[in-house]
Amino acid sequence: MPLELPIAGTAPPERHDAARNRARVADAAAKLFRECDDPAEVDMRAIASEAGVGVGTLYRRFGDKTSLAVSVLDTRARELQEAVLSGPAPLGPGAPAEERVEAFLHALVDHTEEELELVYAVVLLGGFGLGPYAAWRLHLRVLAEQVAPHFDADWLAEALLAPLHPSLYRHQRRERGLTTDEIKQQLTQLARAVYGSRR
Amino acid sequence: MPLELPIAGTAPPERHDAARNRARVADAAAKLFRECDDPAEVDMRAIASEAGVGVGTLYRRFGDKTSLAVSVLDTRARELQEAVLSGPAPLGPGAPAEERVEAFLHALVDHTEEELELVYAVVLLGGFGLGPYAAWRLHLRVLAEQVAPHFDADWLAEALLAPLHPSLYRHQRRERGLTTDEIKQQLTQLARAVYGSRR
DNA sequence: ACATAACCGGAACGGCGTTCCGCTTCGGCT
DNA sequence: AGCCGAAGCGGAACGCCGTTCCGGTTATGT
Repeated sequence: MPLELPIAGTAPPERHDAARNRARVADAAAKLFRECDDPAEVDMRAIASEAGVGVGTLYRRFGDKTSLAVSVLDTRARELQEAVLSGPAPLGPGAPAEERVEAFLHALVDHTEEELELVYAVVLLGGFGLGPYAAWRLHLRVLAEQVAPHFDADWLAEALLAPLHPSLYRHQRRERGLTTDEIKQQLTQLARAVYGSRR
Repeated sequence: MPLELPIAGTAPPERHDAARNRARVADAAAKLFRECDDPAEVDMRAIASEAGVGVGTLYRRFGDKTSLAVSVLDTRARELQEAVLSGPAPLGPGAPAEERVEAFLHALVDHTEEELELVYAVVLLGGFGLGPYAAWRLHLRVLAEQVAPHFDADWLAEALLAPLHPSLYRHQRRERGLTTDEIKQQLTQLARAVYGSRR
């Protein structure tokens, strides 16, 4: 009779080789999603062979293709999330809401710029509302409430986030050639118009 | 030796049965795209059998699945396009640009409401920049230039259009329960904030 | 060293978009 | 009315891809 310690809600830890494979798969997926314009072109067999494992391993660790992409992006977005929740002002708490909005939008532009392909993959595979987008929308919603009470906070949060949708962002950056600074400036101007329009 | 009149750029007209089949396919596609939340669940065989034709016919007339969806949506959007180009003010020409912006955004909300599933299908299959979206962006761009010269007109046009992205619109309407009037009001308020913010 | 459970690879499955080709139908001409 | 070439047609077949499954393998605690 094996001695078990079934601590409620504590899953048994991964075996070491399993953890190593999970990391290999995550790296391979990140690499391949970045290399392709369209995440549909990245197939699971290619990720598996890049990682040096079988396809079964991908599914055992990540469930499905969408979750894999979300998981990879989550890793890259964690830094930003922590900065927002507990980092130095104005991105973190402590600054006036107006300044936090602008700092957050700028940080989001930088993040989108760096991780464009991954963000694109996640949005194309699973739509909005997935991965870090949910947290960002919530954050903006709270700030919007303070900064523009004459708007529906939820709607406004989405409206301010929408220009960062990867397909729009891509179009502005690549086809139209706007710089990240120009995009930041447009976003700031839009935000200021909003909270300068109390009626 | 057959007598030919090769008028440059004039394709020979469709045979009558071909035209009838094209209409059947378009109707069947419209019906099935409307019934499903996810256009990926509508497969070409189902459209063909609903239309009473073989799959080959779908491809001969429409090229591929994305083009089929675009073609169907284009038909429904033509009315709006004509109203904008040559209908009565303020939607059509003749009214001050500010009024035209608001009339256009309201009309677009109504259109999105009516054709949500088709719009969703087109965007999911082919992204932005397809079908009527291109025309709408151009129209808004021209108006934005006049109404808010302190913004990048192209960027602003996309930013104002973005909240009508079907996945955002859906979320606001279905999950959050906003009415179309409330959405129109938010959009109007955003537009007014923009052109009330000349600096 | 052994027992057991977790883990692994990759063949197999099912579904989908798309292509292909032998047959059918249309429609202008005599 | 009958003929004939071209346009059109249906649906089997193809290739790709996400996902599942299972017989063999490896790590880990005793």
